[in-house]
Amino acid sequence: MARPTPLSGFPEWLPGERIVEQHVLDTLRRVYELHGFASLETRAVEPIDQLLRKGEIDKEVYVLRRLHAEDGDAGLGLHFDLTVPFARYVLERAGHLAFPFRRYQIQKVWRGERPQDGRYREFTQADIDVVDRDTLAFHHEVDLPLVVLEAFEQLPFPPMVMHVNNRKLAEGFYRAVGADDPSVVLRAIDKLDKIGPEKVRAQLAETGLSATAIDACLGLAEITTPDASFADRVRGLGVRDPLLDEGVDELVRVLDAAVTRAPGRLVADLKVARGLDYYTGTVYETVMTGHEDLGSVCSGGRYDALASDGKTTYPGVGVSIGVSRILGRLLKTGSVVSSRSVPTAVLVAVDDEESRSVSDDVARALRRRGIPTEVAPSAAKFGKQIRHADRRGIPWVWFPGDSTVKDLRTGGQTAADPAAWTPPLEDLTPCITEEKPS
RNA sequence: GUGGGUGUAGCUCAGCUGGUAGAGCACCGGGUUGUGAUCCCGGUUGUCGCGGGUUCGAGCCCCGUCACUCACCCCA
Repeated sequence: MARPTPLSGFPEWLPGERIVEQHVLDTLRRVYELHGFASLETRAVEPIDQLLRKGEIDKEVYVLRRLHAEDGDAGLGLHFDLTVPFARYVLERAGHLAFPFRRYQIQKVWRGERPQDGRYREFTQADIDVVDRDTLAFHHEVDLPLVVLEAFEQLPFPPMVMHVNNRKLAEGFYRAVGADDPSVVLRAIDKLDKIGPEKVRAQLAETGLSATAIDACLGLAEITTPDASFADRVRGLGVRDPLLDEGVDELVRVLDAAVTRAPGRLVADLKVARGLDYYTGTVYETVMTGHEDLGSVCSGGRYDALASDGKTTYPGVGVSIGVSRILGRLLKTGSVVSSRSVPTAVLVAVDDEESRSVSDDVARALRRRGIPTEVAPSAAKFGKQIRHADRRGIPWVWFPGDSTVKDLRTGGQTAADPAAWTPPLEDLTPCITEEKPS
C-alpha cells in the first residue's frame, strides 16, 4: 500500500506534541473546575435543522449518512460548535439541572471549510458557559473572561489579550446616529482591520447612512483603552441614547474588574463586532501576542435567548477557546515544546535477555511508587540503550547490574535502591516550556 | 464554492537552453572490544504526486487529474 498523506484540515500530532496538548487540556480542566464549572460532553451529532438555526444557511456542516443508506441522510450533522449542542442539552435536561448552571466542555467540532493556516475542519474547542433561567445576572459577563485569562496565565503561551465590546453600546450608538439596522453597520465595522476605514466608509455609505453618522461610527470604532476611560471618549462623541448608556456602564464594569484582576490582559475595543447576531451584551475576542494574524483564539459573548422552549428562555454567557488554533501555531513554530515524547521518567536497562526479569523487578518497584518506568526493548549495548532514552527525552537510565541510576542531562551516575530512589518531582512528568523565538 | 502558488530521499530543499538525480540534516555501521549527545570514517535512502501527450530522449515542455498551500467567504 502506498504511504498515505495527511488529510488537510484534520490535524494529528506527534507523541511529543500530544503531550503538550494534553498538558494544555489538563490545565484548562483544572482551572475550570477550580471555578466550579461542571464537565459536560454532548454527542457528536445534532439534527441538521438545529445546527443551522444559529447563523447563516450556508454553514459548512458535515452530514452523517450510513454508507448503505438507501434514501439520503438521516438528518444528522456533526456539530459545528459547542454552544448549539449545549443549548439543546439545557432545554432537554432543564428539569434535572440547577440554575445558574456553569459548565465546561472540551470537545472536537467539525466545519467543512477550506483549511488554512489556523483553520481546521476538525478541531478542539474548550468552552465555558453560564446559563440561568429567565434572567442572568450581569456579573457573569465580568467573571467569565477572567476565568479563561487566568487559565492562559498558567499556560506556556505568549501573552493573550482579550478585546471586549458590548452589543448594547454598539447598537444604541448606531441607532442613535440613524442606522435602521445596526447589525449591518456592525458587520461593516468588523472588517475595519482587514479592509481599512475607507472601504468601510464606502460600504456604510451604500446603506444610506449620512456622512456625519459614518464619521461617528468610525470614531467609535477607533476607541481602544486598557481601562474604563473609553467611556469618556464615547461621551465625547456627543451621541445620547439609553441603550448606549447601558452598554457603556456594563463595559465599564468589565474593565474595572479586569484592571485589578487581569492587568494588561483585557482592553475595551469598540470595533469588536463578532459575526454572530445572537449576542446581546458583552462580546469577547482574544489575540495571541505576536500571532495577531491568526485572528481570535478565544471568543464569545452574552446571549439572551439562544435556548428557549417558548415558555422559558435561558440566557447565558460563554467563551470558547480555540485549542487547535493555538497549538497548531505554537507547535509548528516550535514556540512550545515538551521535554520528552513519552511519559517515561526512567528507562531500566537490560543486561542480557536471561536477566530481563531483574530489570522488570526494578521497574515494578519504581512504578509502585508512581514513577513512570519502561524497560529497554532489547539487551543492546548500553550505549544504544542510553540512546533509546536520550532520543525520547527520558531523563533517567537505571542499570540493574550494579544498581545505579544515571542522569542523562548531567551524565552523573549514583548507586540507588529501587525500593527507595525517587527522581526530582519535576522529572515525574514531561516538562512543557515556552521557547522564545531566537 | 472561486482564484493564485507548489508537488524531487524520512525532513528542508538544489537540479542550467530538455541529455537517464544531488546537498545538508536524519538514519544505520565502525572508530570506542557493554555507558548517549561531540568528533572522525564508511553506508543506505527515490515509481521526480498520478495519467496521458510532444520528443531520439522529459524532473524540466503541453494537457488532464489529485494532493498540499495561500487568498476570498466565514470563523476557534
